[in-house]
Amino acid sequence: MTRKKIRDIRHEEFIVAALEATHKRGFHAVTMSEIAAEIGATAASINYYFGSKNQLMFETMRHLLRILGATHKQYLDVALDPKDRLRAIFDAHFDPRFFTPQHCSFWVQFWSAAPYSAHLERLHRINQSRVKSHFRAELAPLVPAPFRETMRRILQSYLDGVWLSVAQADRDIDPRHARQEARALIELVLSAEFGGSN
Amino acid sequence: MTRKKIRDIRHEEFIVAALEATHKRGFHAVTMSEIAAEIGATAASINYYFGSKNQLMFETMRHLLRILGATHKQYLDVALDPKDRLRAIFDAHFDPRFFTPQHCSFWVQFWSAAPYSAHLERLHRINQSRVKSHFRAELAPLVPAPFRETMRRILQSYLDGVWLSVAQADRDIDPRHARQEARALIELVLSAEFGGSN
DNA sequence: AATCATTTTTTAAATGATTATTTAATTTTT
DNA sequence: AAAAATTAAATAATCATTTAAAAAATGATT
Repeated sequence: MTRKKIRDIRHEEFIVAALEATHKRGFHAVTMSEIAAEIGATAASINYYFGSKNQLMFETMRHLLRILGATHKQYLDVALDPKDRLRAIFDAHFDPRFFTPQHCSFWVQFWSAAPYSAHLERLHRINQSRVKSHFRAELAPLVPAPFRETMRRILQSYLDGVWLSVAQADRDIDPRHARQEARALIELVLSAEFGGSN
Repeated sequence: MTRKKIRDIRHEEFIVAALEATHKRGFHAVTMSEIAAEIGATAASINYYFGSKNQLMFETMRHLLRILGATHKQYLDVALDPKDRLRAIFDAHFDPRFFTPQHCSFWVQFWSAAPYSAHLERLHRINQSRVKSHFRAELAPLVPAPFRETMRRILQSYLDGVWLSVAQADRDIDPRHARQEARALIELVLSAEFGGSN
């Protein structure tokens, strides 16, 4: 039934290996041999399954984007009102799964590499747009139009900035604390001058 | 009098060249020949003046950190009160000189490369600490201790997040607008529940 | 169960391209 | 003439990718 094909198993293994090896050595510095060694394989097999190093990195990034999107959706499904849904965006990004130096540093390296690769840039734009439109949608009933974009940019820049700081931290940071601080910022934004129903 | 030595002239030229070429091709992808070509020189001369590619990149980064620090100091000198000095941090980072895709993208690449180079990491830590301690000092008279670190992290993450977004923007972003939005965030932070003298 | 042909997976080794750095000479400046 | 600056060419190292062969899995036929 759930008998997985070798091909799918290897795909997963190599993606995990790419994440691990990239975290250790850096996006550009990491070699195919290092990635392969992570699971006791050889560089040639990466090409057998992915065609090229670039393709593997691309698939790895796509994998991260997928699970981020799915996690966001999960939190969204149990949110009751716009403010809750706003929190859901942060809760997803600050999920223990993503809120690690390993993932965040991969992300930062993705940000820095994207402008120089058409494929990566496309992925990045898609994700960025997705998050942006969610922010807009959730803010719409909470913040009057003239302030809305400013508030969105504040929240979204903050979101990215926190990941950046996690990438640079040597020790793990408590996701619960990050979520708490995000809620504090949300409260600030919603309790601003223009006043809401809140 | 101000007769500059060739050595100093070349240093400046190559640093500008490194910024430009790196922006075009990326931190790791850029080659010494490309950097040298930027000012009609050859790769060998970079080694003559800097010793190695790494050293050039290091000096380039140090140059950026120096002028950022100096710019911050300028704004600080004309600030009248703590809130003004808080604004000065943002005004410096959002100075037209830094608020360009070219500079911000170099910065993002620096962030992503730092963890893999002891020298770069040291630079990064020094700058990060400098900004952090300024934020703390300016917030001290404005925000009660229990909330202070949360507010500092909000502001500092936002600061980095904005640079990140500039690095990813294809068109130039108006620094004045960014400063305005930063002020809006400062107002939010200072008008929070705990109340200030403001 | 056992055999064997076929396909899939894996690897070692060869290839080819790139690039930082060094060296030795040349040009320019003093 | 001596020193400083610059370059072309040589060097050496690193890797992604290709190729050809080996090993392992598969499955049909006894």
